[in-house]
Amino acid sequence: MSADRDVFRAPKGTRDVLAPESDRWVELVARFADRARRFGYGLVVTPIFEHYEVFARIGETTDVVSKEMYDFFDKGERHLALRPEGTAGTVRAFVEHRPPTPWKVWYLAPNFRYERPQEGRYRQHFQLGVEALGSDDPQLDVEVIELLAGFYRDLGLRQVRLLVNSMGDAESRARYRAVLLAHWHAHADLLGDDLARAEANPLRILDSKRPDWLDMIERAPQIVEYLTDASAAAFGQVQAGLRDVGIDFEIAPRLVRGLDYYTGTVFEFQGLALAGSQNAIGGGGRLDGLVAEMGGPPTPAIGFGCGVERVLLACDAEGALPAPTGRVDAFVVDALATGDALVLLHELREAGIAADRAYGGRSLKKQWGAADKSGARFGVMLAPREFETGHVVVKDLATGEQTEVRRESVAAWLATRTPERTLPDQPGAPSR
RNA sequence: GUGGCUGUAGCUCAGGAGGUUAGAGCGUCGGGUUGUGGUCCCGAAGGCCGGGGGUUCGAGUCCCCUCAGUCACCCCA
Repeated sequence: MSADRDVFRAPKGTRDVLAPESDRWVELVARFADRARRFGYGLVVTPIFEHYEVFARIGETTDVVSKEMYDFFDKGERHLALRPEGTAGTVRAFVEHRPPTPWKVWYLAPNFRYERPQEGRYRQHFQLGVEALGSDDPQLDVEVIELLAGFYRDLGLRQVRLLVNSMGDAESRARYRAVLLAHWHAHADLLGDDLARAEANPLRILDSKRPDWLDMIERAPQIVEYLTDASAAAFGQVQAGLRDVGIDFEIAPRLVRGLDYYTGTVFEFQGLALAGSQNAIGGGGRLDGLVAEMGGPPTPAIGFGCGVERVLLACDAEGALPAPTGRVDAFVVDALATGDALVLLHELREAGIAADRAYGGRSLKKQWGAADKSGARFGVMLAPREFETGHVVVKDLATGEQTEVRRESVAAWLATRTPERTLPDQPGAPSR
């Protein structure tokens, strides 16, 4: 029954990422990390599992908590759960350590949700994200959105749409929930069994894609009309700020997001080149109440999560962020079969030059073939005739042009001809 | 979780209305060229046709179950 074929493979909804695909991951994370650094965010690393209650604060009526959580009891009878999203654990870390505010952090972490997988939706997926705690300044909202919008631009994504809305403060939401609930009750026949769901969380119905509900949802009251003066003013400042920094957006009155902790500004980026219904490539919003809910001092906050797999799918759809053609600068071809190739490789790599070789004493033809496939720009051959006079043969693999270079200056010769790499300041020190 | 579609070499796919030893291209490995890659030529390895059960003289092909992928919904990144 349980054939090995079924067991020795990645579990349902999970996948392996190998090169060259993983090269794109490295590049994507590097660009995000650089942008986060420029915006003043530091990396935070939190556990991959937490006490169940930490994630339960996301909201008991949310699908993420009520039916998608990977929870379990460990050998010490602790009720734990694999992280389903990035915010709760980050907020827990803030409450535990009380770092000075504003606390601005970014993360890269896998999330786990037990749901039916399809393309762009996995049981384990990775999110890049940020949280900024300690200020309710609308300009912080703008900064967070700007960071993510800039990241997409860094990747070369163009077909991206930004939707924004405001959930308002507690008073705004209380007023809105009442009228919204009344609206749902007026359509009880259409909602059927889902009326109970609507009563548990009236907002949840708003982002439904069911065609037969479209009309009912279209005519539902909109939260913008029930915002308090303060909430409306803050939302206005966010919109003004977005315009000031040149970010296009659309107001989406029915954008409510699936997690209960959102307050005030909420936003979502959609990849318009993505075909299916999994087109949300990043989203987030204000969570001014979550820190207090986890036992911390009342602390306003805002953040977002951005799905790595989906962003990469969006890149595929737009032809952005292509996989690199080669990951080394030079490929050493060894016709000597002494120990000299090993030493040359050592020198090149310590000089900051990415270099590779073939193994097992293969024929020169095979070695040159491997050099070609490596994508290296240069082949460096250790050959008897030239080596006798203290030289090696360097070949430009694109043009086929060959030159002799003195053995002791190969590293320097290559260093001046390979991009973004330099000789180390100190001999023997690794580059960067 | 609900419903639909799909499942043949590492990858992309062919296999007429069941019928002998299941094919191609690409990739991999080896050779033509033991001092030279990307072109060309030759050759080889690689499949319990996702898994299990059933119908049949006979199943890659038909039926059921199951696993996985995929699409829509629920929801989300």
